[in-house]
Amino acid sequence: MEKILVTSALTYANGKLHIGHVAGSYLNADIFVRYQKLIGNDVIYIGGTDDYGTPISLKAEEEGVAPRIIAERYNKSIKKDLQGLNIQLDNFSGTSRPRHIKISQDFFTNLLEAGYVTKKTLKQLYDKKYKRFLADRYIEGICPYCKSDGARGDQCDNCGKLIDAINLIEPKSKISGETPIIKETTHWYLNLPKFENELREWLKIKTYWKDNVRNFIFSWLNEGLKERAITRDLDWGVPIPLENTKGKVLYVWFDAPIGYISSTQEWAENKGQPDLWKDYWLNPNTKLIHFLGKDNIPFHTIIWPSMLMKQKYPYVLPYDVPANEFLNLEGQKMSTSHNWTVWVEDYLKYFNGELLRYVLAANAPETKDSDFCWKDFQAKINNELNNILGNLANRTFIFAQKCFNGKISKPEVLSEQSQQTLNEACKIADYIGGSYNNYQVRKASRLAMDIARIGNKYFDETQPWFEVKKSKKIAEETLYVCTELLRIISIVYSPIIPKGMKKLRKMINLPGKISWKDLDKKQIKFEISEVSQLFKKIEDKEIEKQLELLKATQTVEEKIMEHG
RNA sequence: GGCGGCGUAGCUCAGCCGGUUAGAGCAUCGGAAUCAUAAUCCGAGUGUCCGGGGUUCGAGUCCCUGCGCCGCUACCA
Repeated sequence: MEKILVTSALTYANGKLHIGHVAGSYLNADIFVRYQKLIGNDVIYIGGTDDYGTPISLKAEEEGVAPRIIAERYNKSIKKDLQGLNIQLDNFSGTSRPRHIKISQDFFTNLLEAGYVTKKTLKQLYDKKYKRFLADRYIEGICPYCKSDGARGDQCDNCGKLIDAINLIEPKSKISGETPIIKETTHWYLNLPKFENELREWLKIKTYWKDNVRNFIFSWLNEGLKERAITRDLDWGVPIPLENTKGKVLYVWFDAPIGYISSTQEWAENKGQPDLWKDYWLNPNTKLIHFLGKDNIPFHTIIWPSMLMKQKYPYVLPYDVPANEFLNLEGQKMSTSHNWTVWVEDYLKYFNGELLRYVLAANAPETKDSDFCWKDFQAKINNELNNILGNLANRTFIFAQKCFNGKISKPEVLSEQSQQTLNEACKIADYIGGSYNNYQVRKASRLAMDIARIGNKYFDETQPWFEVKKSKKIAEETLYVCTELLRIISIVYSPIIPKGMKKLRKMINLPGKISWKDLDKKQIKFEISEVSQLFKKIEDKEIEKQLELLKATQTVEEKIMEHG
């Protein structure tokens, strides 16, 4: 039995959960975890929200509330939306909880004492009205190179050149609209260059990592690692544990991954075994697997391992970082600021969470960006879940009830065709297991649907509706094989659509608790209980409605932009 | 600017280390069947594999180049 610790990237607590988060790091993790549980591994699934940082603090100011209120609000909202999608984390914490502060400070102290943190003084732009230093994204001005207006503090959109915010002509704070002043400040830097050799050595054996992840890492390494600031001037964050450093907090990317540990500690405490977290984090045999979107790759493959290496506790380092690419929406890049996304909360008002799980699994951005379209959503639900899988169950069970009172037994001898059909399904089931293990959710989903396709083909070819008039036995054999296929499907599809498969198993009177090993245990007798539709079709109207809603929110947004 | 990625049927995508007539699903067309959620099954077709050049007996696959899109570029989180 393997010990596996799975995490999903902490979600930033300044907004609700949207389908990009789900496709990027939650659904794939949940499916992986469910599979690992099926094959009997000891796996826990940890996550939470990233509660600190400027955007949350600004939002709090806007609303006139404490930043903690904002963070807690979205922590709750995200947790609820995840539940709505049946994404089952063992613990969902937040980085503003007390436990997290202590351990983050320890991380800082240990790195400092080990000589991997340096202190530097630098000049930054400062907004006097809002009394805060400005990150590059909050500064606008005239580009010093092409003189065009509207250049950001980090880059000019017009000429594409990188800019040092201090060189902007006529800089303006995006928060207050006023001209910022240049002010000196002190920050602590993580000395990444010092980790280079150790990192290279460690990464050498990670040949099994996904290509997109490896490419990213080596582009950083080959460019040469640079020191990176790990503190900021802000009230809302983990205070740094040094004398006379009021107003200095850890920069969010530094303390965010530590949230995986503090969340695990919270989980252990809630279980009444406060030291249980050590069984995972301090165990060299634990497979630590971080699921995340590609934007998070450098943090988890370069910075986070570096941080872990120099702690007093012998933390386990990431075993794998299966990063996903991005999900686009209707052919366009998703954008929360332009409201071009689908919020899970809104989705759940109209549709079942299972359906989204299915579609996002079948079209996950595993190796490159993929696209979510509502029409495709409808097509996948109707054609695949309903017509192929749902109808196979329906036609088999209804037939069984009409002609056999719902009771189906395995014939003493199976025809060659029946045997081949079952063998093929078992072979596919093996491939599916391998696919889940390699984070290939799209492939797993396609293969599982293939079993249903095989079932329909077999049903047609053996013509039980015709045979039943001559020999009930021959018809029964078909129903037996199809039910057995559905039993297999109910196992192999359960990581992706757990509720639907539970419903399917209930119709066949199979136990709700399943194990991957059940695949080999051929069922001799089936008793079909009450038959109902597995899934419901989606009408054109429902999709049109979603497209209208999408357009409407965007129009509102554009109007706001037009009116400044 | 630098680094990296992508561009394959109407649509969404698969094509591992280069190897016979380039694939799947959906959509389209024709047929079969009628147990079933008008659900299924069989058959058919379609592609200058972004353009151009090169390596090779042989390239969607490797190399160079052009075009287009995208990401990263370390103070977005």
